[in-house]
Amino acid sequence: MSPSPSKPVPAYVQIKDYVRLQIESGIWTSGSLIPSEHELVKQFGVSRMTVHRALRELTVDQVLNRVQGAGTFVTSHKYQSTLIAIKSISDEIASRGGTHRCEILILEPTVEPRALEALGLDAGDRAFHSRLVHFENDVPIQLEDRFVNPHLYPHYLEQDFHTVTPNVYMTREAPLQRAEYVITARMPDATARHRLHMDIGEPCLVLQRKTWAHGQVATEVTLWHPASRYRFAGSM
Amino acid sequence: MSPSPSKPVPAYVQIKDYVRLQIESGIWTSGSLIPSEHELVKQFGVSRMTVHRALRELTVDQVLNRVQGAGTFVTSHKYQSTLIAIKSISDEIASRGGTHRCEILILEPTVEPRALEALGLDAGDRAFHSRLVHFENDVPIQLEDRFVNPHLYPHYLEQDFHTVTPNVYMTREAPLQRAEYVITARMPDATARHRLHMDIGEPCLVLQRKTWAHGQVATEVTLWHPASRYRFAGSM
DNA sequence: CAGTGGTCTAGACCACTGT
DNA sequence: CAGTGGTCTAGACCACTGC
Repeated sequence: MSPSPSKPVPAYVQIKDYVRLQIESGIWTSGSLIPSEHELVKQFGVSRMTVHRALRELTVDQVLNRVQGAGTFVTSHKYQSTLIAIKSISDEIASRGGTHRCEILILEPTVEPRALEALGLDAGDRAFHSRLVHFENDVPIQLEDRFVNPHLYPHYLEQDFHTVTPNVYMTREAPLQRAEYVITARMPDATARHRLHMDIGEPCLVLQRKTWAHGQVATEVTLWHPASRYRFAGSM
Repeated sequence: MSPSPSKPVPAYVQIKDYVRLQIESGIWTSGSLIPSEHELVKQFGVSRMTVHRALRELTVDQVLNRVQGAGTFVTSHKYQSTLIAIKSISDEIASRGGTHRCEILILEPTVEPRALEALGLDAGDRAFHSRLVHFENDVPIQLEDRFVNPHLYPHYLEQDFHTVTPNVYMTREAPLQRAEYVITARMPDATARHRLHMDIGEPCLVLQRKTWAHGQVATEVTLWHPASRYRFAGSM
């Protein structure tokens, strides 16, 4: 039953497991005060740094809540909010063992007010606009419509996005600081529907993302996915 | 410019900030080897534990990648995968200052094979089934269709879900261990469309979640939201 | 082999909480 | 005030890597 008899479990991990077990088994209830670091030091026969590390990491994991001077408590709000993981399209296809291909529909400058506003640029300025379709094994699964800040990516229009996706290019060029995401369900317009080879009446799962770099809006992208061929999945 | 002159910044935080700055400014490039703990100890005049903590926390944050015996490297894949936060419906409405109301459509036992299979129960067993509509200021925004494992929640059918949502009740009753999530876009059937007061042709944003407790499937829930009135949002 | 990171100790000083 | 957690030190032993 134990094919790998090696791997000694670090003391701080054992303490973390112990704490988690006390909570899961209901011995330490939500919101209650747990033993102090000093008591756990005596109980486990380790130094305080070791106990402290275990409790600190459980605080990061939202399992415990520590108040200096008062004590350590079991977190009461659990699984109230939750996270869904979203990968980049090329990684995702690669991880499934599929072949990625990309078709470029638009790659040009634009003065659309909508683009300038999204990027926080002045009315007289210009932006870059690209529109691509990503295929997995020759089936379209994502329509990528993107506005790019030309002051951060002056050579954006000269890239060959057949070989490097805009996402990968942009993360290479400038360190991204922050991003905001919105997931919605929307009906595609006729041209988008044709590009994605969708039946009439089929909705799209849409991810819109705005990303900042160097304190400015770097890019705003809208990703359209056919509902029948795409989903966001995650676990925790 | 510094209204709160107090707050001494801990050394490990200063080191974390230093490392982040080196990376953001491009001095330490993606994938490159950074100075060893020993060198940073000399540079900052602190103990190795302090440097180690800084680097370990940056490893958790996916900023660094450490290999025992080799060294510490700048992580190359950044912002490749991303997280969307999803809150519980009652919290969400409350945080917007709205009023939550709940209408109970179904609350009964079921022997549907689909329910039993989802919960990992035997064919001769039974499950609980509930269907509710959640309103924000009297506008329907979520249709909650839920199967519940009766062995974990034997008193589920006796609850008053007007006052406590199933989500809150279940997290109170049993500590949840793990969850899997799928987000899709789907067209509602006619009854769901009527329940959510939706126009014909409008899609739904659907979240399906399966949750485990005590090593068993505790519940599987499908949440239908009118696309025009609901979205998932997050940032990082 | 020398150098790296992973873990751990036995102290220490401090800021903070509750009484 | 005694007790709590937050931080930090100056060592130590070990497992691992690359040469």
